[in-house]
This record gives sequence, structure tokens and C-alpha cells, in this order.
Amino acid sequence: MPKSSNSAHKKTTVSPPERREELLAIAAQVFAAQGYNATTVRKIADAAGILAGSLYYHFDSKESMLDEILSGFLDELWARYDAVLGAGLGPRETLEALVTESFREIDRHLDAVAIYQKESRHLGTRPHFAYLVESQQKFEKAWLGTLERGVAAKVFRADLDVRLTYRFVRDTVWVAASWYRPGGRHSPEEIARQYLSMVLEGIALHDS
Amino acid sequence: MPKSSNSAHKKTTVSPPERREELLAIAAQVFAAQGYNATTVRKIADAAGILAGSLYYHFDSKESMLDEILSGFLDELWARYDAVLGAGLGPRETLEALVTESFREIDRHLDAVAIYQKESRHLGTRPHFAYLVESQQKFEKAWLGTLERGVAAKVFRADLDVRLTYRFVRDTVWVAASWYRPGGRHSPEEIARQYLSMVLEGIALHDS
DNA sequence: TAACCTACCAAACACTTGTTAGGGAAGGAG
DNA sequence: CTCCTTCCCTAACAAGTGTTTGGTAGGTTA
Repeated sequence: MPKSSNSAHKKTTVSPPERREELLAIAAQVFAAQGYNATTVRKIADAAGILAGSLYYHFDSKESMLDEILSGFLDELWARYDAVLGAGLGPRETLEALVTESFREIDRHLDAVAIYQKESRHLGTRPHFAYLVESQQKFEKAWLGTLERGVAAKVFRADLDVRLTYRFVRDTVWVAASWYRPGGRHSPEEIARQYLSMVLEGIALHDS
Repeated sequence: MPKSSNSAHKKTTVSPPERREELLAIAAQVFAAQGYNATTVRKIADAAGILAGSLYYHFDSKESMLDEILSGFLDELWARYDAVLGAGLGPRETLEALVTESFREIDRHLDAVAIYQKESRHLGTRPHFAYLVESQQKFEKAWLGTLERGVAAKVFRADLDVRLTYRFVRDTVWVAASWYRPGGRHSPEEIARQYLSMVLEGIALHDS
């Protein structure tokens, strides 16, 4: 899982993670709001109250900012996913834990998730961002495997296309980043609870 | 519903909808693949086998191409939605019809849907694209209304937050544009059937 | 005081961007 | 043959792009 953090610090600069993190958060905010390509380094600098060239004291390039934002997010996400997947839970409990951790991650790294949603597809073609598709493959293996385990254990329906189900579940969870706002009406855990109830039990009312 | 087509032809050019449509389809393809801002007019021209300046014989600007693609898509979508909403169906049947029409629309206008998904949020802030948020509000009214009707008629569960359910359902349907490919394993109708089965009945297996 | 490091500014660079102006080849109409 | 329309090219433009270079104010260390 250190595979997904591939750039970031090139010299062993042990000291300066202070102003750097601040600027990264600002950049993530602008990236998420305007889109990566539509965001100019001057807009980021404006939001930070400095001039464009000053950003290059802290970062190698505009792309390296994006890289650090995305790889940092994926590193944390996989740390939590791996903890869930290694806990030896049953299929249903694993699904519930993955969904809950996903909504928590949206709550914590909203901007990074929004950027990932918008840009990962066409960034994945670039060799430098190959870790995005690696992560996506690992992602598919974890979720699809959990669903298949559930079908085999007869806790999930067998008459649905598993791959279709996987896509529906995956997308619905992560697209929440487009409307979720931290501090809103529902906590991440409450959203996860309602979502799981919908996906597991369905929204139809049965009279039996 | 003609509210959403606001630009397009400005003079009453009755004749030339031929090469124009061809170029629009090419532009939509490149926009969908690379993102609007990352797409240069030279890339579109390359894909069409002409030079950048030649595009301006057919279109006023790069933005007007985007405008025509999106408004054309929304016009067709709403024609079909209005037909469904005016058919006097029950809540469950209305939901099923809306979902099915949505997947059909993804099948037909895949590029436009993909562009809409990626760009509508930050385009909506621009006054020229105000019809995007108008459409989204109308969209919410239709879907949310259907869900609420279903709760009142006791065909949908009452213990779920209706607005959350609306967002989940809406997103899952439209995000399918990011993985759906026409001519693939499943037809739009089959995808709609499976999706509705999942959302209505749930994926959990009950032993009663 | 002197040397040094951090975090920034000022100004420019080479390049890409969307867009425009004028011209020209091809073909149908009179 | 001439006129006109359709569709495209050549060549350039002004503005904006990411990035670099050299300098500097202020604080810390010796």
C-alpha cells in the first residue's frame, strides 16, 4: 500500500510540513470547485494571498500538487480499507464497514474525493498517474470479492449481475462527494446507515 | 420545456444541419473523453480532419458547441420525461419508467451525459448556462415528487430520508454513463431492470 | 555583527489558448 | 463562361498559461 504514494518529497526534507499542507488544502479546494484544468496557478495563489511564482518555492509544479493531493488521499483510504478487509468479517459486515469507511473518508477528504471523481478517469492514461488505475483495480477486487462471497454464503441475492451491482454500489457511495457537505444535517455514519438500509433491504414496502 | 434550448441557431438558418451535426458529435466525443477545459479547439479540429480556424465557419465559439450539445441533450431528455410524467402512472410505475428512460438516454447520448456529469456543476454558475440549474431543479421536483407520492401511497418505505434516497437513486442512474458502453453485454432495458430490482427489493437475501 | 534560512515578490520567459481576417478550390445554377 | 455558395486553409492576433530567475525582508543561529 505504499505503492500509491509515488511522488511527494524527493529529497528527504524531514522538516517543513506546515505551510505546505496549508497550501495543499487551498489548492484542493480550488481544484475541486473549478476543475483541475480550469484552475490556474494564479487562482490558487490568489486564494492563498500570495503570488503565482511563490508557489514554486513549495512545489515542483502544478501537477505535483495534484499528485500529492490524490496520493495522500488514497494512502489514507487504503490504510482504513485494509484494516477492514483484514478483520475477518463476514460478507455483509464487510460491506457495511467498507461503506461506512467510505462515507467517513468523504467527510474527511471531501475535496480530494471530488477531484478524484472528476479527473481520475482521464488522468489514469498518463503514466505518472498509473497508481490511480492500480488503486481502482484493487478497489474492484475488494468490493467485487465481498459481493461474491456474500452470494456464495447466501446472504446476498444470486439473481443479480454481480458486476453491475458492484458498479451501482461503488458509484453511489463516491458520487455522494458531489452533494455532501461536512457539518450538514446527516453525519457520515447516518448516511451510511440509510444507504445500507436502502441497498440491502430495498425501498419497496412489502406487506408480508 | 423549450426553456432549456436557449442558444443554438440565432439566424433562421433552415438549411445546414448536416456537417454541423457531424462536427458536434466529434466535439462531444472529445469533450467527454478529455474534459471541456482540457479540450482545445485544435484537438477537435484534428479529430475532424480539418484545421482549428475552420470550425469557426460552423460555430460561433467553443462554448457554443458545448451549449448546443448540452441543450440538445436536455431537450430530448425532457421530451421523454414529460411523456412519462403525464401518463398518469402510479409512483412505482413512474419510477420504473423514469429509470428506464434515463438508461435509454445514456445509451443514445452517452457523450452528452458524460459531459453533463462532469461540467454541469461549475457551468451552472455562469449565467449563460442557467438552464442547467433550471433543469436540475425540475429534475429534482419530478423524482422527489414521485418518491413522496410512493411513500404516501404506502408502496415505498417511510423510514428512509426521501431526499437522501433521491440523491442516491439519481446519482447511481446517471453515473452509469462513466462505465456504460453502447453495444456491450447488457441493453439499457436490462440494466434498468437489474437496477430497479436492486433499489426496490434490496440485495440482501431474506429467508422468510 | 555576520552568516544563514525561510517564505515571499517582481518581472519576465516561451508557449498555448480561442478567435479572426482574407483568400481559394470545388461545384452547381444561370 | 460567369456568379455564387459551401467549406476549408493560411497566417496571424492578443490574452493567458505554467514556470524560471534573481532579489529581498525578517527572523534565527553563531
